Amino acid sequence: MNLADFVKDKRKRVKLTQPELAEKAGVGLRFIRELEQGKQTLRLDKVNQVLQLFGCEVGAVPHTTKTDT
Amino acid sequence: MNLADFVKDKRKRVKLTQPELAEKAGVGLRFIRELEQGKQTLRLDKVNQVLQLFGCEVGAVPHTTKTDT
DNA sequence: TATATTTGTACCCTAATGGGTATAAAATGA
DNA sequence: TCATTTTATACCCATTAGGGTACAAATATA
Repeated sequence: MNLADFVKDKRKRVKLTQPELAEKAGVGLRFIRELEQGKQTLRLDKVNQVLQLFGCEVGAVPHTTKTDT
Repeated sequence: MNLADFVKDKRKRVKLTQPELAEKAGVGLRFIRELEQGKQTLRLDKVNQVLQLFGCEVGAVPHTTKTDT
């Protein structure tokens, strides 16, 4: 699962809108939108601000292929 | 293991210097240095360029505490 | 259907990343 | 010890991320 879908899924599960998540994470609304849309040039610290709300952080994970579950 | 140490360890294992890793990853030498020193405001795409050399990519991992192995 | 909510895209602006490079410091080896 | 290699810090500069915002598009709901 890529970061974009991970965040979107987590957000939906806790029933938050993008503006609400942005507020809670302390980032801009635009950032949440770009994050959930898979923008590749985001800054690590901002991504971490969001992931922390879900008990996660950015780390190195095995490179997944398209055929992975 | 944080990203900084992860990269430094992987690099050492394959016996590369920072300039060599930078070259292979297609990023600047300064970026490798900041990455291995734990700079938090790096860009995701650049980090991924480096991680790919080690068969990894950036992803969400459970938030680790200081007492984790 | 119409209405309300949520999400996506485009704009301007400031601050800072990342590249290159030079030099100092530290680590490694003979 | 000294020489060599590797790593850390500082500088200038172009590019751009991210904030805020407005509006369009999409989705959900009655």
